[in-house]
Amino acid sequence: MKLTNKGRYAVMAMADLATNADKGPISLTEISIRQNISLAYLEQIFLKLKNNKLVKSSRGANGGYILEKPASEIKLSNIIHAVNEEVKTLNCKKNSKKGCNNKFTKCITHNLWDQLDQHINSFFETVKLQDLTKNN
Amino acid sequence: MKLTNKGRYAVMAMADLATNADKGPISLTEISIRQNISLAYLEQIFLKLKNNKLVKSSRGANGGYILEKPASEIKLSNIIHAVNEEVKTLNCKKNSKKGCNNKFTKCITHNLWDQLDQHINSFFETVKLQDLTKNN
DNA sequence: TTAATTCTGACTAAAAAGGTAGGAATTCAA
DNA sequence: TTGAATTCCTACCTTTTTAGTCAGAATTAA
Repeated sequence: MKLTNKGRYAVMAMADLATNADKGPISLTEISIRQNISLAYLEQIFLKLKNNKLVKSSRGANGGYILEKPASEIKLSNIIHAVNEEVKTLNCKKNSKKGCNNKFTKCITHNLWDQLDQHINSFFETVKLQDLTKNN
Repeated sequence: MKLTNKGRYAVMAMADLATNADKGPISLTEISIRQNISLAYLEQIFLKLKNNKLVKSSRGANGGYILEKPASEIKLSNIIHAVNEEVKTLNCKKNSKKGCNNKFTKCITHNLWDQLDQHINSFFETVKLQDLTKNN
């Protein structure tokens, strides 16, 4: 699980959309100002959010984005995964030379990181976008 | 919380020490071979582990490292913190221009990342080094 | 037609990750 | 007392990732 600004921005922007869901399409310019995130960067992020069917866009003047689904049906894990393709804590599988993924010497801590991944994911699986729009 | 190879290596090396605790000081050369981690990199890691009073060293031939405390008293969080000075998911406090830490517009997701930090930390607080030396 | 907007791809700068290199200091053992 | 094994320490290096910027095309409402 990668936890970077990009993921954070994505969640912030989605929370902004959810908060303003009643106002029709929200432009990235608005979000950029409200959340203090560069417009060009937001565009990149929303490309991915759109590809992952989390938002719908309308182009042209007065265009913008709206949530594709109700905020109650969007899990934070959906958002994080959308912008950070990679979701593993650990690259045991990738670096075969590192001696972790061979059958004989599975690294001592392999199970540990598996558990950690689950632990973190369970957090993002539990929290819904809607949960962010209430009491804050 | 940063979760990188360095932290993983540190945990692996400490688990190795714990497993071989009865054999007197363990040299980094041994650990390097067993865990397949570069010696020079281990040296850097152990410098920090030592500064954080997690291991004791003895220099010279037949020297090496031993755990400073019983494995049952070393939490994984101790190890991770030792090698990754920085432990925050989030840099709300650092980037003051990013508009998160001012009193008025605390960013929507601020509480969320605080909770996440706690969630992850609780994992590392719970697991002890000793837990890694059993069933794996 | 024009301004506002999304869409897209290429580029870049800075930071972090993941190391290497070289040598000094210490200590054991032959 | 010398040499090998080891920790200690600092500086450097390379690659990858992050966090953007830039330029411009496509679309659409007014």
